[in-house]
Amino acid sequence: MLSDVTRDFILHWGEMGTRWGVNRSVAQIHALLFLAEAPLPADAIVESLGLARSNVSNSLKELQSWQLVQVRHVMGDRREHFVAVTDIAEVFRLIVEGRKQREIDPTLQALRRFASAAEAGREPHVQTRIAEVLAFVGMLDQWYATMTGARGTGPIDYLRMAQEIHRLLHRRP
Amino acid sequence: MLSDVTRDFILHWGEMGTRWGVNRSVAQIHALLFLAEAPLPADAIVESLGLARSNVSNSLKELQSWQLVQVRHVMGDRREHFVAVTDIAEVFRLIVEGRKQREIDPTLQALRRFASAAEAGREPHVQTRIAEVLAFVGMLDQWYATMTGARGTGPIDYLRMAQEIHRLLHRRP
DNA sequence: CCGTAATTTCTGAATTAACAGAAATAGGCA
DNA sequence: TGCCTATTTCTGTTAATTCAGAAATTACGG
Repeated sequence: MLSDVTRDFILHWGEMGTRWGVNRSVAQIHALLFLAEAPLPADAIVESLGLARSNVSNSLKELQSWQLVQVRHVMGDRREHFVAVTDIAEVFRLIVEGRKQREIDPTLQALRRFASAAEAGREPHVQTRIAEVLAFVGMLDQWYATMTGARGTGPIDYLRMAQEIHRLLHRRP
Repeated sequence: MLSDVTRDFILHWGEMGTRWGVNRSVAQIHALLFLAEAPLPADAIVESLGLARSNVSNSLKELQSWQLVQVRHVMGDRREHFVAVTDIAEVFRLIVEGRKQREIDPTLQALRRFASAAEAGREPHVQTRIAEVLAFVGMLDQWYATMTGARGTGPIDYLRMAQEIHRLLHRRP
C-alpha cells in the first residue's frame, strides 16, 4: 500500500512524463522504483500501480535501456527484482544522455545532410538558417560532452561552478 | 512549392516535435515559418503543408503563446501574416522558457508540497529522495535564471564561456 | 525430462490526441 | 446597415498510442 506522498509523487511524475514524450506507465514505474526502499519484483509493481503485467514488463525493459533501472537478484527468490538509480543528478544525466543519443545525434546527422543540400540549392535564406541551426546544435552537443566528461564532477558540481563563475564575472564593480 | 531541403527539414522538425511532446502540425508550421523568407498568411501555410485551415489557426495561436511567432500586417492586405523568430539562440531560449513556465515551475510547487508532506510522514527514504529532487530542480531553476539573466549575453555566449572555463580548469598541468 | 513459475511477445481493445470540415463570429468597407 | 472576407470555435472522425489479456517462450527445480 502506497502512502499519500508516494502516490501523489508518482502521479505527478507520470503526468510530467507524458508532457515530455514518455509514456505514463514508464514514468510511474520509474517514480515508484525511485522512491522504493528495496528492490521490487514486477508483481509488486503490478499491485502498487494497478497496471497489467505485460505493461510493467515492457516498461521495465524500456527503463533498463535508459540505464535508469537495473535488475537485482535476491537469494532464494527466482524472480527478478528491480532498482532505480537514486542519485538524482545521475538520473538527470542518464535522461539527457538517452535523449541525446536517440534524438540529438540523429538530428545532427540530418542537419548536416540538409546543410549540404541547401548549399547546393538556390535559396540563400534557407542555407543561412540551416547553417545556423547546425552550428547551434553542434555547440550544444559539445557543451554536453564537456559537462559530462568532467572527471569527478557531476552535473550538480558543474551547475554550482557555473553559477559561481557567473557571480564573479557579473558582480557589481 | 517547397524545395526538397525545406520539405525535409520541416518533416524532420515535425518528427522531433512529436518526440518532445509538441504536436506535429505545430512543429511543422514553426519550421516552415522559420525557413520562410517573408511573412506568410495562414492560407499559404495551408497550401504548403496541406493542413486544414482550422488546424493552422490553432497551431499559430499556440506558437504565438510561446512567443515563437508574431503577427505582421502588410499594407493593403487585410490578412494577418506570420513570422517566426529566426535567431536560433533566441528560439532555444523561448522554448526553454516556455517549458520552464509550464512544467518546471508547477513541478517545483508540487515538490515543495510533497517535501512538506514527506517530512510529516513516517518514511525517511521518501523524505530524503524528495528533498534531493527538490534541491536539484531548484538548482536547475536558479541556473536557468542565471543563464538567461546575463546582461547582453545570449545562450551562445554562455555556452562558449562555459566551454572555455572548463578548458582552463581541466587543462593538463 | 517433465512440470511449474517467471517473463516476454503478440494481438486486439480502449483511450487519447490530432485533425478536417462546418458553423459561427468578428472585422472592416461600401 | 448589410455584405464580404478573414479568423476562430465547435464537433465528429481518423489516426496513433497505450495498455490488458492470451499465448508463447524461457529458466529452473525436481
